Amino acid sequence: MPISIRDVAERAGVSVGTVSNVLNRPDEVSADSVDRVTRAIDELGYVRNDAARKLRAGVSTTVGFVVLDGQNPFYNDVVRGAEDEASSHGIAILYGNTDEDPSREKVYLDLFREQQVRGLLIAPYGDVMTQLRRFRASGIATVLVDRFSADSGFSSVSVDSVAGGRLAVEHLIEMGRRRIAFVGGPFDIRQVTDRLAGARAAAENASTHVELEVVPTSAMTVEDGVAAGARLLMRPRREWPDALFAANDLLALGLLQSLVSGGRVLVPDEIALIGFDDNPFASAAAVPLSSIRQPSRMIGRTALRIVLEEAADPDSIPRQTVFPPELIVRRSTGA
Amino acid sequence: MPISIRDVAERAGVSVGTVSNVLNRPDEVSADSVDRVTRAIDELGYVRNDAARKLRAGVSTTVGFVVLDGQNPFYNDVVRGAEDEASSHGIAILYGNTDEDPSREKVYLDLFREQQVRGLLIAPYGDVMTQLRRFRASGIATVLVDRFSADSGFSSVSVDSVAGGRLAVEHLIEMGRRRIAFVGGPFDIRQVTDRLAGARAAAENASTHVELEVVPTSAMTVEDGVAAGARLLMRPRREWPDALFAANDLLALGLLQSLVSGGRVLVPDEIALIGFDDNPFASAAAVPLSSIRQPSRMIGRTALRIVLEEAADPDSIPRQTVFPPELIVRRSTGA
DNA sequence: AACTTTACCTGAATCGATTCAGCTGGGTTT
DNA sequence: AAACCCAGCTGAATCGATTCAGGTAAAGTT
Repeated sequence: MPISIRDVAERAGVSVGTVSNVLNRPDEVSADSVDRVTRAIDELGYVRNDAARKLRAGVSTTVGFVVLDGQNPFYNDVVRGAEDEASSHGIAILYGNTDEDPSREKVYLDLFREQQVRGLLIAPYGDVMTQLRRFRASGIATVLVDRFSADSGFSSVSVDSVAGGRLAVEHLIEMGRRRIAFVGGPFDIRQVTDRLAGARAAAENASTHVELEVVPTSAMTVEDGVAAGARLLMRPRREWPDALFAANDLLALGLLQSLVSGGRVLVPDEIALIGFDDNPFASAAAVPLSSIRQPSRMIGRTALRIVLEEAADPDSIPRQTVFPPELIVRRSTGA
Repeated sequence: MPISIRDVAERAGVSVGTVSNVLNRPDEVSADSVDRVTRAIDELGYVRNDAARKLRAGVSTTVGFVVLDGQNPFYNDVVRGAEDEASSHGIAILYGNTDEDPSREKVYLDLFREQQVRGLLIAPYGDVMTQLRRFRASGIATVLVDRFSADSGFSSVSVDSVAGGRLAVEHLIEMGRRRIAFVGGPFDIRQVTDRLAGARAAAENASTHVELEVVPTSAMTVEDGVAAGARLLMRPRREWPDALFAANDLLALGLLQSLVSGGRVLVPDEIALIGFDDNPFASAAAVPLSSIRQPSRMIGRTALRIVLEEAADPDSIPRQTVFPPELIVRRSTGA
């Protein structure tokens, strides 16, 4: 029932080899044949069987993207960037969201290896190095996204999270805040520790004394932010920090919700607030949110471009691409 | 270099047929063989070549999902729901975002047909019926998402948008509003016209006289909302509507931003505001947003489940699944 | 005129997993 | 003891696109 290259060949009155050539190197085929074949293809509504193609030629038209938090608009933007670039190359994205669950991560990696994807983009959560080495052994190009990893031997595209943390806290200090709390977690996520490290550096390098406290969360969702905010407000007032640096905007929006509920708006007068990611909703928040912008679309595009290049040239040398973060000042830090 | 079923067979000391049987119907193979084969697989790090499998057996382990607005958290949630369900079946999602561009829609549909996906989920934008019929001709199960279509002969999973529109406007009327503006567009998107139709019905059925005006937008993003809000505010004050029903939450958030900027907060006292989707950021907004909730995750899960069932049983009869929307009242309508 | 070159085309072999007809050897039935 | 059964296994044929050695005819060269 399905239409194969043989049907096209018959209809066009040529051999299957010629049809294949029309599809893959039309310049080596006479104009007349190209014509007849393309017409036959149209008439029959033929599309190549990608499985057969992949099997024989070993070329794949998909790239896998494993993301650790599908909820987070930041990753959605990264995926969008990648997808955008991919579609212009006729490549589709196999999307896998792991929700920070190492076992799901493993399932997807196996699935994508079965698929023999052309390349793999991954925002890793657990320890995936063993698995990733298998990808390399299978000759599948792999690029780490949102995670710098000079030692791993893989290319990566990320943002300098340490610098981002520093920017955020420097800004808070500049706005006159001295008792700063970093809100985020868990601490086995690299981005969290990096952002905190940047924050610490800024606090220590400040010309005045700055206290930096850590308020841990078990995840980085709006709900966790709400909860953390509620916890902070339960303290006696004089023990409140005068500024919060949230490890991402979801947390920040949650915090904000706690800090403006019940009619009293504590932000920014009593407590300044800054997030990370500059997600599209940060500017539409109750109090427009200051944040550290990551060029998310660009990260996705770049990662995809690199993975395709590496797939084309197996001897390429892994490279680390790091984008600078950017401070976006809005009302929540007292602008 | 890559490890094939033949290598596994050799290592385990059995034939390739037996290895295949271990993989696909282990109960027909002696325990001893199962053991030796699984051990060999582990040792070699073997994964099936999905291309060969697909070619011969015609089974696919991917489902395509074409979405018209990757920016919109609603669709992200739907995808997440589908993905969640998929991963429990060992199936991966091929993700395509069309950004409401019919030509990209076509590209993805061709790509997915080449891939011989097990099934297709699509939130359609343009007129895709011709293309979709090709999918059916190729025996690929197809489910429309977020679009009811009794006539098309395809299954669908959606929310009753008309009822949603009615709920929204009934609520506004109940809160004492009489000059309501519907903000949304473009009007070739079915959801928009349905929501408006519901709004009209509610206005006409009201016991008092209710004016319903339409403020068209060219898309449904936060930016369009901001622009529409600014346009409204430029009118002389007595021509302002006293309530806005935005066709989705992105628009509503944009409107809100216009209506609370410059220090004066017009919502809800002067102007009530309700959105649609109840996206996760609606509750974290400047003024927590009333909205019409769609069970987005559930829509995704259900759509995936249906498409798999239909893929398994080609004679199944198309069915329309319609979820009811739910009114979520928050501060923006004066609660 | 005999040759080489060029431009195109053909069709069989190939990729790796699945499938299925057929084989084997031990157990059961009569 | 002959006939039959059955669980378990084997290995060749198969899916459809690609590739490439080889073929053909027309054009070009000497």
